[in-house]
Amino acid sequence: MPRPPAQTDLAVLGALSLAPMSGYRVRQEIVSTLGHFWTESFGQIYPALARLEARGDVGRDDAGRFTLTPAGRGRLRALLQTPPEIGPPRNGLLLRLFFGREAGRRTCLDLLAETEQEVTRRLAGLAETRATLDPTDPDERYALLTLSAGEHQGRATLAWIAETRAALESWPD
Amino acid sequence: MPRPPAQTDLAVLGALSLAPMSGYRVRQEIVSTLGHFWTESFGQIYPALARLEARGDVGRDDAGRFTLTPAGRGRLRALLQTPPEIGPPRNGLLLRLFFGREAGRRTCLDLLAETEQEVTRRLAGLAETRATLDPTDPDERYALLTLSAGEHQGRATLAWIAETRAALESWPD
DNA sequence: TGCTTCATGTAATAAGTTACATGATTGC
DNA sequence: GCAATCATGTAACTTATTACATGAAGCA
Repeated sequence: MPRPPAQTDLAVLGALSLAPMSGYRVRQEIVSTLGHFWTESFGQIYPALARLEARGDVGRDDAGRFTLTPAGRGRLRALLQTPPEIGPPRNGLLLRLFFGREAGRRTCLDLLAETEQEVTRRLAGLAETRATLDPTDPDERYALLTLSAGEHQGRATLAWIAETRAALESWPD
Repeated sequence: MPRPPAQTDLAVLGALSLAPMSGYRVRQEIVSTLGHFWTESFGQIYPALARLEARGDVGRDDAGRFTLTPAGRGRLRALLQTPPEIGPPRNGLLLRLFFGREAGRRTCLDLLAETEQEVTRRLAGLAETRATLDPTDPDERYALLTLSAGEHQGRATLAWIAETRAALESWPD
């Protein structure tokens, strides 16, 4: 029998640890703050909920919303201690830049400009989310730590872009 | 008919733009320097080569090695100008940290420590690869730019870890 | 009443890894 | 001669997305 995708279970159980909610809301919860660094689609969430309910990790309350059972909370805690699964790296920008000689300097600079815009947009999104969070709420303090990670990454990318642009422009063609 | 995965074609054509080589070597080429931010498996490479050969983008030389045809070079240049496909974000560390309240401070600190080790290893790998490259070679200059991106990202992650560790330790439990 | 959002689910499709099968070459 | 590496390919399996089908609830 196929082993269930543990990280999807983690995300679903985690969402339900905040409050009982429908599958639809689980998705919304994941999309909102968590969406900056994690996604789940309906095609994952509903089968996961069905699986978890069969296992006894989630139940239903009077209103029909999914709830986290004591067993589910235990499983969530166990999953939180497992090492993150690292996916194979796939960075489309760097793939293109690697063959930059073939593309020409102009194309590389264009790619960097597009990326810069996108990262800037992403940073703005993070700032917007940050503004909605309360630094004194014990739950939201952890969310702020994850936002901070995104901000560090984004700023590092911008710094690298500036450096790379300068390098490209200084080379003879 | 299913549209061929463009980024795999890009990686394969790019490898062949460096020199004619076997499919096996294409993989090795991708694994070595490019491997820090891109991967392809045999299950992708051989079908891609067959497809590209049928299209006339790659041919064979006397020794049976795959070569880039003029048409293939044109297609490579076209692909290099396409915007990178951005995959959905999936950061297992941040997913866990987000629900850190449930996990407890101790578990979060452990996760950070593991990540720190891994990033440090990754930075060492980048430095090792950097040492093998010649900054004056026009092809390898582009490879150095991509390595630099990895170094920026890695250092940013380490800085965020230090900051996050300090924050976690300052909180009341 | 009719429009939008909420809600649940499934089927088709896509993308990619792993493991296996098979054989040629090369170095010792 | 034998082991390791080079080389090509395929089949099974995972994982995940997208699109679709369906209908209830809220509100204008």
